[in-house]
Amino acid sequence: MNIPAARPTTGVTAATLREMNIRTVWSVIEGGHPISRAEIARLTGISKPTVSVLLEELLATGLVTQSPDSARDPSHGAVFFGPKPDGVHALALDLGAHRLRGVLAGPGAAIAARRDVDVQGMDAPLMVAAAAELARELVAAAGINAATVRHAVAGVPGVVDRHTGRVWQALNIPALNGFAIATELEAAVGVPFTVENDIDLAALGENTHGTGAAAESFAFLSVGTGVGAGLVLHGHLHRGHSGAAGELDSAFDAEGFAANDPCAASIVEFAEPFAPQLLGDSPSRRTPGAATTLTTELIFDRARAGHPRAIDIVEEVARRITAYIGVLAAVADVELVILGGGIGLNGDLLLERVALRLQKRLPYPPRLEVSALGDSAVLTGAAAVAASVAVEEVIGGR
Amino acid sequence: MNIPAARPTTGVTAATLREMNIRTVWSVIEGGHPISRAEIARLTGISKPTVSVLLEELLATGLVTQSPDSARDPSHGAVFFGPKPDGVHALALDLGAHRLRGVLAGPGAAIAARRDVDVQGMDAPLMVAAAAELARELVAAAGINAATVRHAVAGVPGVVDRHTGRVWQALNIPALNGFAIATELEAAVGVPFTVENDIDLAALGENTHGTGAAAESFAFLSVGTGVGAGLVLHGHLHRGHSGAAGELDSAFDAEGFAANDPCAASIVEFAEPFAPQLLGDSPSRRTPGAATTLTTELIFDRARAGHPRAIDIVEEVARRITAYIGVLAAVADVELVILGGGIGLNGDLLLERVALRLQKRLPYPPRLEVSALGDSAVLTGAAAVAASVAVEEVIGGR
DNA sequence: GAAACGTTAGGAAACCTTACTAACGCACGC
DNA sequence: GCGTGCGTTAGTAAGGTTTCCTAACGTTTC
Repeated sequence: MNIPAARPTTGVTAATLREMNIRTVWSVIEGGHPISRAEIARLTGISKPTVSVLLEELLATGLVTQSPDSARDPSHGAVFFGPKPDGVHALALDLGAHRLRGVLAGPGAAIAARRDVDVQGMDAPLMVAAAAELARELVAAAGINAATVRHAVAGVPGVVDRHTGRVWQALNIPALNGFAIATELEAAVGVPFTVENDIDLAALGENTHGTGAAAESFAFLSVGTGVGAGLVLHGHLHRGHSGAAGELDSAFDAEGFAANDPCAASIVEFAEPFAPQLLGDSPSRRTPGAATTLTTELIFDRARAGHPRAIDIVEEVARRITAYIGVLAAVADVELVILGGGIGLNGDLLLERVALRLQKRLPYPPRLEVSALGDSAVLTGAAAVAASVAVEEVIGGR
Repeated sequence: MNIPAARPTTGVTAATLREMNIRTVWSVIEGGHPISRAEIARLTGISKPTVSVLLEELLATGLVTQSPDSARDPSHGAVFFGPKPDGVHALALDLGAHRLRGVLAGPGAAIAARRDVDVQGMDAPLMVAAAAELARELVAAAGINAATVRHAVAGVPGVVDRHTGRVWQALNIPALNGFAIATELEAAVGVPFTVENDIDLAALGENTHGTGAAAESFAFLSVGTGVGAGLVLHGHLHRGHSGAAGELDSAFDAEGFAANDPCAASIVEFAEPFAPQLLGDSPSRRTPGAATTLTTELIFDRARAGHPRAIDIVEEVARRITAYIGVLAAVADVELVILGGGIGLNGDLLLERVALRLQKRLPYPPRLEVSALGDSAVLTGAAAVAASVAVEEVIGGR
C-alpha cells in the first residue's frame, strides 16, 4: 500500500485514517459524474461496507446528494451519488483596474451565478463596497441561502504579503497599495476571504480546469497590461517567500538586461514610430479621423491582415516573450508554458514564432500552448480555490 | 489531529497508519541524541504503549540500537534509543573532472569512511571502474560488511535524464555525455545507484546539514568552473521537468542578454587585459618568471591585498552574480541564496557587494549567505540522500 | 438464473486510556 | 549523617475504541 509522501511529525490515529478516506471518497465524487458505492469501492480500493459508512457521513454534511436512480444502462439497482449543487457555495472575485468580475460557485466550481461591475477610478474602500454589493447581487441571482457561502477568494493584480495581508506592487490599481484588502472584504461581505495574486489564480485555474491539468509542472505567462507568471510545480502553486514568484519584470530592468517588457504599454510605445502607417490604411476603423491612438488589438489585427510593419512588431513581441520564457525555463524547467493575457492570447500569431525561437535557444524547451480559459482564467482559479476551501471547511469541521 | 497534505487517490488502512507512525518514530530517533520511549511519546503525540511496540519493530530491522543505560542525569530507569551506527550503510560519490570523492555513511549520514581518487582524463568506463574500486576501499576502510551497503548516490556535473538515465550537458566531463552511468555503476559496484546533478545534491546537502536547514525555500548558487543553481522549494528539491532546473547559463546566452557568466573561465578571460599588472607585483609568487597564468585564486588574493585592478574584477564578478540571483529571485522568489563553488565561496569579498546590489535592484531581495559546507556540499547531500533511501528501503521492506 | 449492488456479521489491526510497578531524587526527621 | 516517605518519571499490562476488511447473504436487474 502506498504511503503518502508527506511525513507528519506527529502520530496518526484511526481518526486520521477516516479523515483521509473520506477525502478520498469525496475526491472521486467531486469529479461530477454520478457514481455508485460499488464503483467508488473499485476506484479507491476501499471496501464496499466502508464506502457505505463514509457516504453516510458525507450525506450528513450536505455536500453529497444521491440521485434516486440514474440514466445508466445496466444499473442493477445501484444508487448514484454526486456533489450536491446547493450544499455549499463559494464566492470568486477578479479585481481589475476597469472591472470587478464575480461568480458564485458550487462544489467542483460549478457556476451558480455570474456578474461584472465597473470599478474604474474607484479608491480602495469604494471597491470593497462594490464587491459587497456584487456579492449580494450574486446571492440573489442564484437564489440561494447566503449562509451557504462558506469562503471567498479574490484575485488582485499585485503581490499579496501573506503576513500582513497587504497588497503591494499593484501597478494597475495604485489605490490598492498598502491596503489590507482581505480584512476589509471580510468585514464588508461577511465571508472569510483569501486574497491572492491574480496571475497565480489564473495558473491555478489552468491547473484545475484548463490546459495545465495534464502537466505536472507549468507556468502561466500572462502578457497584457503587465507581464507576470504563475508557477504550478508538482501540482501546487509556488508563491515564493514574499508571494513575488513569477514577477518577472524585476529580472530585466537593470544592469545590462536588454529585453523590454512585451506588455501593452511597452509595445505601443515601440510601435509609435510606425503609427501613421499602421493607422492610416486600417480598414477596421470606420471613422478614420478618430483612430488616432494605437492599441495592441489594432496592431495584431493589422498583422493578421498582413501589414509588414505590424508583423515586425509581432516578431518583436515574440522575441520578448521568448526572453521571459527563457528565464522561466532556465530557473524552473517547467514542462509547459501557457500563454494568457490580452497579448498572450493571440496564439495564431505568437505560438509558432515563440516556439521556433525557444527551440533554437534552449536545450530543453518547454511545450507552449495558449490558455484554454481565455480571460476567465483568474475567475476560474479563484472559484476552484474558493470551492475547495469551502468544501474542506465542511469536511474538516464535521 | 492534523491531516497530511498529500491526498492519495487510494484508500488507506490500518497498515498505512503503522507505516506512517513508524516513520514518525524513526524521524525523531534519527536526530541523533539518545531518546527514551517516554520522550518519543511526548514528542510525537503517540501513546507510550504504541511507541514501545513500534520500537520493537525498529529494533528488529537493525536500524535502531538501545543504549543499555545512559549518562542522563535523572534517568528513572529509562532506556535510550538511537540510530544503530552499523545497521545500514550508504555510499556517496562526487564525480568531478579531476577527482572522484567518496564517503561511506551510516544512518543520519554519519561518516564511516572517506577517500578520494584521481580521475583526470579518464573515459566513462574507466571512471566507473575507479568508482567500483573506491567503493571496495571504503568498505574495507570502514571495516563493515558489504551487504549492509543498501544504496548509493553519485553526483555528476551534468543534467541527468530521469527517463533514460543518461547524462547530458556535462561540459566539464565530456566523456559522460550520453552515458547511462547509473546502470553501469550499479553493475560494477553491485549496489542500487541514484545519479543526480551535483549542484542539486549540494543544495540538498545544505538543506539537511548546512545553511539551508532553517530556510523553507532557498537556492544554492554554485559559481566555479561553471555556474548553476539548485533549488529547494518547500523543503523538496525541484529538479524540473528535464532535470535542468537551475541551469542558468541558458537564460543569458542569447538575444540581448548581457550578463556574462561569473564562472572561472569567463572571469580569467575578463581579467586578461590586466594580467601584467596583476601578475607583476604579486608577493605570493616566489618565482616571478613562472607566474605567467592568471587564476581566480590569484585574482581574489590580489583583491584581498588591496590591488585596485583586482578589486574592479571582483566588482564585476559581483555584478554578474547579482544578475543571476536577480533571475532566480524573479522566478522563484526564494527566501535565501547560498553561495558556493570555487568563486562563490569567497564570501569576504563577495557577500557585501552582491547584497548591496540586490537591495537596490529587487523589491524583495533574498537573504544571502555563503555555504557552510564548502567544497563538501555535494558529498554531504549525496550521503544524506543515499542514507535516507537506504533507511527507507529497510523500513519499507519489513 | 446469473450478475451486480448493497448490507449484515464477524474479526483483525491499530490505536488510546487507565492503572500498575519500578526507579529515582529530594526533603525531612531522627 | 543517614534512612524513610513522597512525588515524579519510565515502562508495562489490560481493557476498550475506532476503523477497516473479508465473507456471506438478500435484492434488484438483466
